[in-house]
Amino acid sequence: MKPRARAADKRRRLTTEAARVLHEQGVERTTLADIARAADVPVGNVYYYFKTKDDLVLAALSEHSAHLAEFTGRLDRLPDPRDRLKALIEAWVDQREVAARYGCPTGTLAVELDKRADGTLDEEAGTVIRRLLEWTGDQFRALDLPDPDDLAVTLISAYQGMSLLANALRDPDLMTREGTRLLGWLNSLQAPDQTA
Amino acid sequence: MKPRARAADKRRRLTTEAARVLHEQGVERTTLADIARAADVPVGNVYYYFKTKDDLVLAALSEHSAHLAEFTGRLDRLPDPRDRLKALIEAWVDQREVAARYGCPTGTLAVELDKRADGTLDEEAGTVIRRLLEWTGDQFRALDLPDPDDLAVTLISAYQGMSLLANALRDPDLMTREGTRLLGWLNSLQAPDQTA
DNA sequence: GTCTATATCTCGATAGAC
DNA sequence: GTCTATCGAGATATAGAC
Repeated sequence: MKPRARAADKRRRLTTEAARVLHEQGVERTTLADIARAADVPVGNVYYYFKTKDDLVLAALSEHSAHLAEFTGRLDRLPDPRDRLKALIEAWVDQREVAARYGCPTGTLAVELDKRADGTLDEEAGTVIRRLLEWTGDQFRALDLPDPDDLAVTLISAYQGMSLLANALRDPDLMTREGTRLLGWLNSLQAPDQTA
Repeated sequence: MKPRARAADKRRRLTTEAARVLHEQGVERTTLADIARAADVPVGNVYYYFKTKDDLVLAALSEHSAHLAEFTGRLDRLPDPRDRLKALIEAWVDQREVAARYGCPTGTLAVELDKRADGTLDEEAGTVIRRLLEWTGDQFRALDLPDPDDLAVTLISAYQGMSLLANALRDPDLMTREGTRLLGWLNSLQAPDQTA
């Protein structure tokens, strides 16, 4: 095993575990030791790969961002934009157990980072959410629906809200019920008549 | 000025400031010194009034709970349940600047407390949200609408979601747009025909 | 009852051996 | 490149003077 490969491997493990542990415990309650232990890397050695703790948070955010890009990329292969949005909602419901325990990874991260007085990182979580909003808006636009960006806000807002409530009430079934409602709402949306 | 009065006064000031500062900075980033400074009480003296930091968090939650009770109590004086819900939504929109900067006080607190591995306090924030859900469900019930509790979840979920997005994107106007949509949604809800 | 001084602990970060 | 030992900052909490 070449050193280069091992180094890259440790960096990857640290990034993956950082994303998971930071989601579960929150940024402020998570110590570098927690992440190091999860990634099976000695504590002091973390600083060889990441200069500061914030660098690890940033890496975790990139991980979420990459995951989102990969997922929407797969959805883009579906021909009908409405089916893409349906698949998105179904994916949310599938993740209901995790959401009920720890909330939406990006949403809870954004809440925490937005509390910071210094401007560090508080834009970053917003960027990931913005990207999801843009993709969603594109789908509504492709469906020729009016105010596609507002519809995107409504849909993503509903997702963040139901994740937060499911989390606060520890009730995964809430995600199922709201998911069903969202699918019905999505089906009810009609493009305006163009035959005038 | 009697000592008793002064003591009660300091306790009150500590509670009020704790609610404000914890909302703005988050639980984990807020130190006892922060709260003590805001309440104009010496740091070490805080422990005369609150045994632990968690006790202060609990006091802040009670403050939010009392505020909610006071507010819904005032809304209850409106004769029409639909008007009560409209007033609730309008109050959310009025608070858009605070929400865009710091999020919903109870919602962000719940997110943070739910990350705790130990069971301390993570139920408490959920209780306040549950109380709001129950009140909202009662209004939909009074309107003879089907599945009133699901409608309550949808409405409060929308509020939590739009607060989170407004916060993450630092966009208070998002609250205005979503508020308008929610008012339209509320108006569109019809009780089923009972004349059969 | 009120406040100061400080004990104690934990964490992020660094220095330097290997 | 890897890891151990440790420093120093800053936090909660307490002991005890007034």
